[in-house]
Amino acid sequence: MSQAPLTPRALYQEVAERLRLQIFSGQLAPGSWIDEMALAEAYGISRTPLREALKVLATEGLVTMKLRRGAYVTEVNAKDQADVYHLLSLLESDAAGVVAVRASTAQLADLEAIHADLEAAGADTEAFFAVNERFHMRLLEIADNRWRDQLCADLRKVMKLNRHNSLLKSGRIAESLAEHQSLMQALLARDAALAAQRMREHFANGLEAAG
Amino acid sequence: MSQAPLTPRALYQEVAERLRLQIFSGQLAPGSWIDEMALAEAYGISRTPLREALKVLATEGLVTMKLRRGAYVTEVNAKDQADVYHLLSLLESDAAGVVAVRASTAQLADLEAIHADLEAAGADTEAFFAVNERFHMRLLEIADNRWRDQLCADLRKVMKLNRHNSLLKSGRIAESLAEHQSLMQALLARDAALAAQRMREHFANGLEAAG
DNA sequence: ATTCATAATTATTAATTCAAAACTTCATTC
DNA sequence: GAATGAAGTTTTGAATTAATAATTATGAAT
Repeated sequence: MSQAPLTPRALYQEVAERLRLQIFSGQLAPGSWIDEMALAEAYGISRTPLREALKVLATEGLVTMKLRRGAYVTEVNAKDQADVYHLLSLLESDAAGVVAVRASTAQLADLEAIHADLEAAGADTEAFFAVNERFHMRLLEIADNRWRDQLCADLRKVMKLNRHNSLLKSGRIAESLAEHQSLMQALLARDAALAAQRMREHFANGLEAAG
Repeated sequence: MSQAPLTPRALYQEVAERLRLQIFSGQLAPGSWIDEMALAEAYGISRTPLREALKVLATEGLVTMKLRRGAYVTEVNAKDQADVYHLLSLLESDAAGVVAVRASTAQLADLEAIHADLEAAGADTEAFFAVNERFHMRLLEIADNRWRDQLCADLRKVMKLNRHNSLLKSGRIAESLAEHQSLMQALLARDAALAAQRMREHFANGLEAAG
């Protein structure tokens, strides 16, 4: 079984991804110092690609570099959480509006298929979360603005810094599903303003549940 | 005369800033390959901090890393330009809405002062451009969302990749000034929806002029 | 003459080494 | 007993060196 990916990435990118996972899983807790020496040792690599990866994460906002004091996992307080969520809502609701107008019927069908998967996932929180993310990512992809895609991806990463994410709340699944449903209706109706509105509501409800 | 800043930055950050300036000035042209060896030599540093800086710029979207082929200055085509501009409009118009509601009277007075500077700058394209940027930055600062600040800053950097920027067109100065004026009125009237609308118009006019 | 293969050169990527700075601890003095 | 300063340790930051991969050029064969 080959471990090498089809499109091999540079080591620093692999390391960046691995670091993100460790941060999201809480193995590297917010506010904690990142021991370069120990991590390089643990990963079986030198400090050079690790340091390059840390600079990438710093630019993404996941870690904070302090001069001559190394890297720390970024701490996001309640305001940060709300601010980031606000931006995600703004960007994705605009994307929904774009999709309502510009998407081909095939692309809308694609979204419907993912929505069906979402319903199928049902109570399985893990699966629901994964499919939900796929839905949002696909919608962004259809909106066809690679810069927004990158922005949203980065913001979602920051959101994941908070372990108690609203999207993980099982109580929200039924409502979230209903909101996706009404969003799909607006998209199929080609109503940009309504689609954007529905997406905003979807986010607003999510934040409420998080508070 | 001391050259050392009060809060010294890491070398890779200094280099990143220097690289940005070279890119914006066209000394490093879009699509061109960045010769690490030559640049490190020119800067009088080793390749290590230069490579770290390049990874930062890559995350910002200013350069593109190709595996085993080094760094290239990102080429932004007309669609990219429009996409980025759209996002800036979205984020900053939302910020204008926030400012209309949340800004203190002192903060609004601050914006008015910058607006006065803008009028004073008059036909001096260089000065007008600088003050205009200060106005937008200050507005974002008052909106008080550090994540949006970062996003907008990065997007504006990407916009600067295009040498023929609408904001530099001298023919736009009078109109741009009028738009700022009407935006200020909406802010002072504490009308969030109107302020956002005025900012959107300001951006829409800017893009038109660029086309 | 053209194409394919191999070798050599060039440039990126990653590890190691070196230097400088900051933190900690211990001792001395007030 | 507390505070200040110096020495030592630890860790970051930067340069150098080694290795890996890709591209180009050259030569041979068809």
